[in-house]
Amino acid sequence: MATVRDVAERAGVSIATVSFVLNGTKPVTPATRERVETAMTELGYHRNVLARALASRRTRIIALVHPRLDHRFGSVTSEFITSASRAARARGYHLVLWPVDTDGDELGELVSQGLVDGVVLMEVLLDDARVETLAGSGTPFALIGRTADPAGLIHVDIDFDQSMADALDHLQELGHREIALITARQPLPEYGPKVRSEAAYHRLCSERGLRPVLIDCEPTVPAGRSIQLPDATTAVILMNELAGFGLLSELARAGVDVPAELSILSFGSPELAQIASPPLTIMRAPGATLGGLGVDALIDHLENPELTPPPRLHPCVLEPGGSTARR
Amino acid sequence: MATVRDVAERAGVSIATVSFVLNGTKPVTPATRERVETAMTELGYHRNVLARALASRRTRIIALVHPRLDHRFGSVTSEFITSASRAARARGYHLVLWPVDTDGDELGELVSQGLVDGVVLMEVLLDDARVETLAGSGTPFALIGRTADPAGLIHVDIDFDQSMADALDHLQELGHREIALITARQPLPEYGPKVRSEAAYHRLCSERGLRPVLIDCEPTVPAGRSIQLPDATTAVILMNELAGFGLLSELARAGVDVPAELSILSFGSPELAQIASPPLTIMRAPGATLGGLGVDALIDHLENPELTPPPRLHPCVLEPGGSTARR
DNA sequence: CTGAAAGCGCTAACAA
DNA sequence: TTGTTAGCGCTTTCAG
Repeated sequence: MATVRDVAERAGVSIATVSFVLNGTKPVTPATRERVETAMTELGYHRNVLARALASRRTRIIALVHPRLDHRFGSVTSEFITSASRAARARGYHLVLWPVDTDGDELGELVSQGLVDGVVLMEVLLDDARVETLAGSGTPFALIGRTADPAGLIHVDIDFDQSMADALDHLQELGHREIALITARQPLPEYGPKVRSEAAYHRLCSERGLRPVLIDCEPTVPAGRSIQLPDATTAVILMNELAGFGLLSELARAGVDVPAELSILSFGSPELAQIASPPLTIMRAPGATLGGLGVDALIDHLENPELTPPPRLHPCVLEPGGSTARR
Repeated sequence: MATVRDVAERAGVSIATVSFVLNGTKPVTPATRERVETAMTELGYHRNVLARALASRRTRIIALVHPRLDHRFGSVTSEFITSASRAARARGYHLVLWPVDTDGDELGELVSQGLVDGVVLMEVLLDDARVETLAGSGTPFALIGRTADPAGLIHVDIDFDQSMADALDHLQELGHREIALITARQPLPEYGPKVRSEAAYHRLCSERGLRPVLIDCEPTVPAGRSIQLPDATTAVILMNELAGFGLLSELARAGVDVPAELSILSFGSPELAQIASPPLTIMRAPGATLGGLGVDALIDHLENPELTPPPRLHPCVLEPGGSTARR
């Protein structure tokens, strides 16, 4: 492996000059720049990121922190991860994956190793020990999701208010007035998406004079089995992607026609929605967008600490399928 | 941040001694070890992994390389990633995610940066430019999957021969003799799992005196729509998880009872299998196992270069559901 | 505009 | 058993 020293020697300059052309840190004569650059290509030089990190005190590595217990990711989480790693690379950063316990201790250990310039935290809880740890550590961080009071924290999240409003709009435009919300029971009570969605639903129902009907179902499939809808209900909003299948087959068994007799609007991903029959109309989570935005927000802050990027909330977007219809 | 120097000073020893207790490199008197350790805890010392990496010429970081175009992972890929990152952490390594083009150039660039000690390559093709690049770079690497001729390469993969044999065993024990194989058409012709599964199917059929019926379907859903099975067929083995749903609903529409009239054995994941109705009997890919094994094999080699871990092939395991039945 | 030199924090000979 | 010392490869003052 060629080093700056080799390059400097071959180009007949000092190693400082090599560094200057490498980083554009100081002005360099076109002529010498030229010499240095040809020397670099001739030697197949690549700068050692480790040495650079140690000397510059910036590693250009960021960590993507996710709960250690996730034995597998949902589709939205997958989108986060891939889009985050692409975004990081696009800006010249590396992304390490840190599966950590939610208590924050392990995260504290990792952060203190000095490997990363910043952290992107996934699956943020309303009250999250990891956020405390990070705030205390001085390591810059961004949240995907948000705590109960995220003021002052760099974060990106789904806009649940807007998403729920859009969902209701869609169903109301189709003539529905009796719209139930079905959510998955959560292992963690502090799960933001559920709390925020339900709050939005209640608020919007009261604003719009709708009767709120809220149903909790098991997060595991097959759901639907035990879901009891009021007779008046003509449409449901489903916050549990997998439950849609259980619901559909139960309805089929009961002879209820979807969407003629009941409309289903599911928050979820196209992959799953398309294999349902009828294919589900969904509110699609902007997973890929958020992953990239989270990384970008963090890097913006790292490279320009005085400015804290504003929170960015993105709504889910409606992707029409065959499970909603005019009443 | 406290450094070795601070610790050494506080403990009244040299920095070398601190390094020795840190790494267990040399014997140290219990007494001095004690002093050093208390000094470390008192100062809240954590060794800087960057400096350590630069000095020891081992970064203890490995890269998990996946195709850049994957806009999202399948469930098996998710399992790879989480299990790989857990396995890496368990052995004191960090895992970086590298989404790269399949031509190998980008991978070559990254490897030459000196960030990682080794690479775990996912989604390996039968003829894979990235493998060439890695082999040429001198960076140790492990494959999850394998090339056409993986001899001499560290790799772990699904045992397709065994899996297919087990699948046929299951169906034959249920009395089936006319068993079709449905695979997804692949964008890449060099897709190992498909090639190997089909080869195993053909070989086993001829060994067992079964009539091979091979059907290609669209990888996207809803499949099933255009699948034409011979009348004699009483069971199908499905290599395309998503197609199961299309197939099921088409069969339902056609009035074919599953499993009474047709058994379906699908290679796939429990999540999806359980939301089908009837819940699918599956051959479950050992994704989590393979991710961990791949990382372990690589690290074994890194820490003990003379021994090259033997290839490890794991079969998919049968998870009975309700889609297969006695003929 | 370019060079000399001092580190970044740690490891690992080599001495003692 | 412990200490001294020379780097790992790069960035970054400070002079010139």
